[in-house]
Amino acid sequence: MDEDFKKQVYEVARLIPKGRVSTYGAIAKALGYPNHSRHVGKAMGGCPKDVPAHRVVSSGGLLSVPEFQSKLEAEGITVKGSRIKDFKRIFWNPMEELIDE
DNA sequence: TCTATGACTGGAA
DNA sequence: ATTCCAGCCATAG
Repeated sequence: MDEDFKKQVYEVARLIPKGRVSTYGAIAKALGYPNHSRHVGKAMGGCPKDVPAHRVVSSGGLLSVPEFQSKLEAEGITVKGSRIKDFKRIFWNPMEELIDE
């Protein structure tokens, strides 16, 4: 994984609005690596503190790190057993911010 | 609705 | 070369 890739992951993650969430797959796809969702997670593992890793979950609103549940709830997101309630409504699509041509 | 299972991906160790 | 990984999807039961 290139440093640029990580950097871009952090950049996108920081863009996630409070009270919204995104997914590893969506971010990976937005960066041009549709199948590198794992690398996003890997990058998040060593992300700086200013990156809200808790707003990045696995597909379908599943928390990869259950510890983040409390953080999400603190932002107004309802979580039921590692599952985000109304995930489809609060899902934030990074493609909307990274409109590439 | 849920849990397996398998194929896929590409970088790091 | 092999294994591991904070994933994703399709399919089967």
